Amino acid sequence: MTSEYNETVKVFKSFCDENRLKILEQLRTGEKCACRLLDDLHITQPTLSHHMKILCDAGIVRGRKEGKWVHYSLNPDGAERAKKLLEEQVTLELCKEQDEKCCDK
Amino acid sequence: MTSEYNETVKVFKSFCDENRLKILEQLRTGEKCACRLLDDLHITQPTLSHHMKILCDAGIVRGRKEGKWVHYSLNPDGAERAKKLLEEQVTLELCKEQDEKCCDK
DNA sequence: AAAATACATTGACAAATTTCTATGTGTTGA
DNA sequence: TCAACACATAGAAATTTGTCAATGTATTTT
Repeated sequence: MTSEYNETVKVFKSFCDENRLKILEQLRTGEKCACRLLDDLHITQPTLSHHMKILCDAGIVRGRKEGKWVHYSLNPDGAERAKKLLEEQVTLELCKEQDEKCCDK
Repeated sequence: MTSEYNETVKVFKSFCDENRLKILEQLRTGEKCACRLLDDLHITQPTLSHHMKILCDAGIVRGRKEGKWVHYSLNPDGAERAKKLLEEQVTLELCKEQDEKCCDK
């Protein structure tokens, strides 16, 4: 049922929501706990939790549990993976055979 | 009403749908007209048109009209822009001041 | 000029996503 | 032990997105 594209979709969805972009913006200056992230967003705590799950499942962010807090940070491996996936999507494969045209006038 | 994040969201949404990824896959081997793209997708022509609009509006793909056909191809400028945007989202800003912790136990 | 072709647009519907309130779970502190 | 705190989960409502059938527009062909 899961297509080979699902992994790619999952990664890039991280960057397709304004609140998630704001979260990443916060994390770019270093590790932050959830309650700190929440301060700068106009969303409720469960909504933040939802977005953090998406970011973590995509591998872009990781959480480090410490007592009752969870400290979130950018995951360098996830960043590298995203860059490679993007490269794959937008890079011309000049070596491959070009099929014949269908619209040759 | 339009936030500063909308441009980023628009770009990455290109990569968040299985059919759009399949379209990009086709375009990686070179320019293709819409009817050719349609052959390899199990969607209708209006749906393809919808996806091509999203890809073009994001700058990832461009269309070249020639008679009654439109030939689509990857837009290298769009690819570069996407890479830069991704870099921006996932790169640590180590120079910036770290705020005080909120959860210092 | 009329018919056919290639693609875009419109409007409706279904599925997915975002958001909330309410509640659950685990940890800390009194 | 019990109350407070930090975060997760469940379920519902609203919005967005993907899809199609029907139709419109521009170009080519007959």
